[in-house]
Amino acid sequence: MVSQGGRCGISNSEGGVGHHVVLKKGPWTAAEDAVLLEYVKRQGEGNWNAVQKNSGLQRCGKSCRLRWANHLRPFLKKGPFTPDEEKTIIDLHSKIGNKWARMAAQLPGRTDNEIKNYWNTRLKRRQRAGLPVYPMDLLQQQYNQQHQQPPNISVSPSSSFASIISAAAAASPSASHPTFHRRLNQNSINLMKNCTPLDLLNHPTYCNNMTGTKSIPFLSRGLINNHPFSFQNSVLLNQSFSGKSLLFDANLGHNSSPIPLPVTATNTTNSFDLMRLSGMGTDNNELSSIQNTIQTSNNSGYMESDDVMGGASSGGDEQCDKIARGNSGLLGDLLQESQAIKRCEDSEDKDINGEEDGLSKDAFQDFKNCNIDLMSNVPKHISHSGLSISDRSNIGMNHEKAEVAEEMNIMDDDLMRLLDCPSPVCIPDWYDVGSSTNTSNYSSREPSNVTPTYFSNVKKDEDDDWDENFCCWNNMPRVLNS
DNA sequence: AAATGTGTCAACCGCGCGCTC
DNA sequence: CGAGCGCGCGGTTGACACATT
Repeated sequence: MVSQGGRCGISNSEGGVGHHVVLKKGPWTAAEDAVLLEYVKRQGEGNWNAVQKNSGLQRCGKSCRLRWANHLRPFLKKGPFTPDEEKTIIDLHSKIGNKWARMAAQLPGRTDNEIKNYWNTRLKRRQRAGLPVYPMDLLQQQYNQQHQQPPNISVSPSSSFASIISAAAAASPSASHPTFHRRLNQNSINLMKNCTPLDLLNHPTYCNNMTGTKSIPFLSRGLINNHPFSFQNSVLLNQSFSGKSLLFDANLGHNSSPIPLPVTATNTTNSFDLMRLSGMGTDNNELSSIQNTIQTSNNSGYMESDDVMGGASSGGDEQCDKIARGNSGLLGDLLQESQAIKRCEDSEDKDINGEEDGLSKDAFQDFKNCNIDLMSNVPKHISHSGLSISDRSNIGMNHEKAEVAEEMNIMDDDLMRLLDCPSPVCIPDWYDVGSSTNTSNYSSREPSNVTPTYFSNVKKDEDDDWDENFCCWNNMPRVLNS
């Protein structure tokens, strides 16, 4: 059980111990603890590599430090985290990410390891449940702090689009951006200009953390309709969220991506991974797993303004670089982004109306050509909307916004019928307020009566951790064996 | 009762940073 | 200036307990 002879980090000769000492690994015994305790009492903390030399303990310095820090040092708190501590952790994580040591510094008596374990467990559980990583009240609260006033979101009650976005918000903190609703229709157009279809379909906001569910958590139906790639792949998206799948049909003919691409519908796959796969991306940002799950909507066209990232738009790698730089997934970044978006809203509104935008015309033309190529591969029964290819390519580019929206709505309905997409988001039964008695059924059902207002609709989620009426994460039902 | 899945905890590992020589 | 070393951090893994089928 307890392995012997570990090299424990760099080498066995750490700390100048030249002779080969077989260092013990595995669980510590009480005797070893006592030796270490005694040693630290005499010598103090630090100089851990000297412990083995001076105390005879057959543990490497690293192991000693870890044991001391996590178990032996005084004033360590043991036992489960208190609600306050949990709240603090979540709040801190939203601000600083996986900086466990820094979090531990804010939580007296708690170790980074403890916090890390707690977070990973929590994350796993929430991902399984299809819940956002952060409670929505936290997102809103931080947004409000940034903007000094509550968001004023109003979406038509009749808008199916709104229902999708609202439901999607429950699954993705990216959607917490209060201007997201209004802008997504606009940005679906810009998105088409800025992203390859591959990126679009694999944008993490579309296929991020809904493992185990069969839905398109973030997909605008208008966007689907206006993106020729999505006809086939929306079906795929609808089917393949519980494991590996093929991204494209082999006959789809996107010549810039390896086809077929194996894709896992977990948090580990995102558009940036795929950009790298297809040679588009820049360096890896070394994202944490959690951060991968909460990609911002950056390549939803938000990054077009130079104002956002302070550079000139030139397409290609630089575009990707911009995207990647805004890819921390931290709330702070999301909020910064929202501010930047606010600043450049006016100029983008002009873009929608046909004025020059930040994207090079060549890049746009490339994408347009690509669309045409792909449309030729779309089965006729799918491209039934009556629009010509050029019509599709022109959608949103030079029309009035109202016309675009109307066209989207018409096509939305057609497409949703085609896709046989009964529900934008699957909601477990136990998720419902007042039906907490059923804690063992994860079967999906259609969301009832989606309310129009964005934040009110995600109320369930924003309180899910804290409101006693809702399902506290650590009171969630265990995931049943399949 | 056995098999399997999940959660929790503890420990290890690799990497990077800062210091010293 | 660069190599070696000590240390801390974050990611990952393994063991065990418990729950579920």
